[in-house]
Amino acid sequence: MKKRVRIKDIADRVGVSTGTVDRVLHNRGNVAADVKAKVLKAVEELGYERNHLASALAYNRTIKVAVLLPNPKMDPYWTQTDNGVLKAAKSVQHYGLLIDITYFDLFDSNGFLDCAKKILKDKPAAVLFPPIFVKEAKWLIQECDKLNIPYTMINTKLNETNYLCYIGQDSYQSGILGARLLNFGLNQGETVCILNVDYSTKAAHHLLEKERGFKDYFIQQGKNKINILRADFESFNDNELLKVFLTNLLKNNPNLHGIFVTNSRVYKVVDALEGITNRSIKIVGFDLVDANLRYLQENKIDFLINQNPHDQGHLGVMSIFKTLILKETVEQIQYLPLDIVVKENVKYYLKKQKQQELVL
Amino acid sequence: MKKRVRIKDIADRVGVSTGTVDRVLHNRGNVAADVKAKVLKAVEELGYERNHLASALAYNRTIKVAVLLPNPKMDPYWTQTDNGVLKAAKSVQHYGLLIDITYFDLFDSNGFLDCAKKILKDKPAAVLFPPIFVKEAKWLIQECDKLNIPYTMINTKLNETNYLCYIGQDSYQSGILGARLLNFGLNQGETVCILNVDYSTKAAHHLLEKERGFKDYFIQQGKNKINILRADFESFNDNELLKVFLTNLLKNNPNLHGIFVTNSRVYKVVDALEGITNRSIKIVGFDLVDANLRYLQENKIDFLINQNPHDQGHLGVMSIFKTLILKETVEQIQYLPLDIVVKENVKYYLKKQKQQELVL
DNA sequence: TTCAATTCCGTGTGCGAACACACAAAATTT
DNA sequence: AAATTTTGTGTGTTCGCACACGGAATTGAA
Repeated sequence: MKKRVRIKDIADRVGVSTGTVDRVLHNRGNVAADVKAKVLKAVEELGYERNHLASALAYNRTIKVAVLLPNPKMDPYWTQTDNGVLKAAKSVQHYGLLIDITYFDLFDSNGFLDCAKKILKDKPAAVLFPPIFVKEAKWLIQECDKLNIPYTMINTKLNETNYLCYIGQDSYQSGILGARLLNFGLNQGETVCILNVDYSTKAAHHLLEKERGFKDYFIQQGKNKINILRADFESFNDNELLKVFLTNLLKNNPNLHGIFVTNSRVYKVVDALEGITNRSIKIVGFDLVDANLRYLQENKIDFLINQNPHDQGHLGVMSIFKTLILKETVEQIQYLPLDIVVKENVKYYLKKQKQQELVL
Repeated sequence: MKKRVRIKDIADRVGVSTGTVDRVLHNRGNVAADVKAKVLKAVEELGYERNHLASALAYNRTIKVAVLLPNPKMDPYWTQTDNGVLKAAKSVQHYGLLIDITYFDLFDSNGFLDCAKKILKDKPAAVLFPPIFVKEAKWLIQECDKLNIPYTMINTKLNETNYLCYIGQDSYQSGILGARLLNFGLNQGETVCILNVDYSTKAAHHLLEKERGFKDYFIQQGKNKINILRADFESFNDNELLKVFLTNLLKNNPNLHGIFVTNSRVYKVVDALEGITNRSIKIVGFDLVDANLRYLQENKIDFLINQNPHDQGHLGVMSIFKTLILKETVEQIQYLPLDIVVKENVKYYLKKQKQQELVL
């Protein structure tokens, strides 16, 4: 029922012009202190809220935002992030946000650096990127700080930076969750293994965090119930080597009945397990990539933890939108849900990736 | 880089005025067939997309939308839906949508009917409601059809109606999921029970659907592995009676190690189990209401399936927004994710309820 | 032929806010 | 005290679109 309050209403109430109110609202200065106070009081009393539509319309310029992403053609995981960014880009375009995506090579840190340099030349109003290459990311962060460009990071959390916000997972907690899921399906005296299938696990902070969470869970549960094992495997593109590795692992641990793979390469493990044992082994891993989905359907993977890459992209853009356009403050750390995905509910999460739309 | 295409650009290209283009775009008639064709061609060629901001601003009238909800004070579940509706209401208010919420008594079908009559007098442009009382809901639907008012339904799916859209869960699938989760934690030869804690289970379509899904899962798994039991318990406010009921259930089924409660009253079952047995029983239920959350924290409930009431409210409003303002077509059936919630990931879903914001 | 009813189309105004500009009064400088 | 700058305020235009209004062209009936 109550009518919208406009700038004009404030102006009338105080007895000044809309221009003055505008100056107060935008902190443009050149307003007498007492007038400013009166205007602010009226704003409060009338409960004025900026009409973002009219605001964006009148503002009439486009703000450029640079987004740096791994080339989605190289990795299905990043395709989802890309989609999220694109969707968000579309929904904010009328508000004057121009999202400019630059793709870099997921395995080439110099390529990332080149891209970073290039986008900075454009003087974007904000930057969004996943700090996959720590050293290079830190350089970019430093430059942004210098140029006073706000930046949002997704996917990987870097400490000790004053980013606008981080959107992604809580790795430690996802380790706990993995443990929880396996524990539910295992019996006393059985053994689980947390397995990193990646290069240089030691350097990957988030993998170590997952491991820490995983172990902590079992420690809290009482030590003697389930035995924990850890293992790294680096040359994950060599299927035969992985087979040998797993065969030995199984032989040395006859009670091994659960494996937690700390990233999306869990399908490689399932691949390799094929044919080398008929022991029942519960498998938990990450990410809804095609290969994993297939094994989930075949009941060869029990649980997948969804890292919500789509939402990372989407919310990443939205955080910038909220800051720049809506002038709201956003939460600095936004942990996304750790979705537990099984064969029986996977379709909803896949659908979400395609059609979900967020609003204001 | 490419500039936005405006109505004026189309007009210039075709050689008519903006008014004519406007008439074509809005199907207002009074445009010569050949001119109309040329305009449409230009729209296509230039890739015109309506600027919703400017459009909403110029439209300059408010469209009233009626929302019917159970009184959130009576039920924490509906508080979440209410929040979702309120949030959505706020985000679309500038677009000229006025969301008018009317609360009815969750246990009073006549009250619902009265509310329904009242809102119809206001001639809303659209209606949103959960068809909890089937007979009364069908009357409302009929009236809406007569008056040509689009309606969106949430939470409970009614067949054979031409609603704008339904947003809620797939009950059958949630039954399957419940079975899946229990199955993962049980061993061969053990028994599970699906337990309806509600009045008149026979009449509640969605509870029967859950039951069907639950049973179908175990049938598919091979019959002899897990034994399935079913039970109804109606007078759920009598804790003592429930204790007796469960004591008998346990006595008669010494292998019972899993219970699936088909709604949010799972906490009552946990309550009653307290002290009458020390057998390990895995519990799966629905909904993130406080009582359930407490038991989840204490490991007395193993899994909760989240019905996403918040999103039901939010997306319900957004479906109407998209239809009325953006003039997009929405999917008729929108099943929300069946979130699997455990102690270790619950906080993300609770947070989501409070802060999540969707955009366009 | 004349006049009214259509049909077709252009013009003008306003939505709410942002910002450029104009110009007064006050505060400085010369 | 005059000249200049600074400060404070109002006015006008614009963004892209919706819609009211009214003019011109066309048609049909008297």
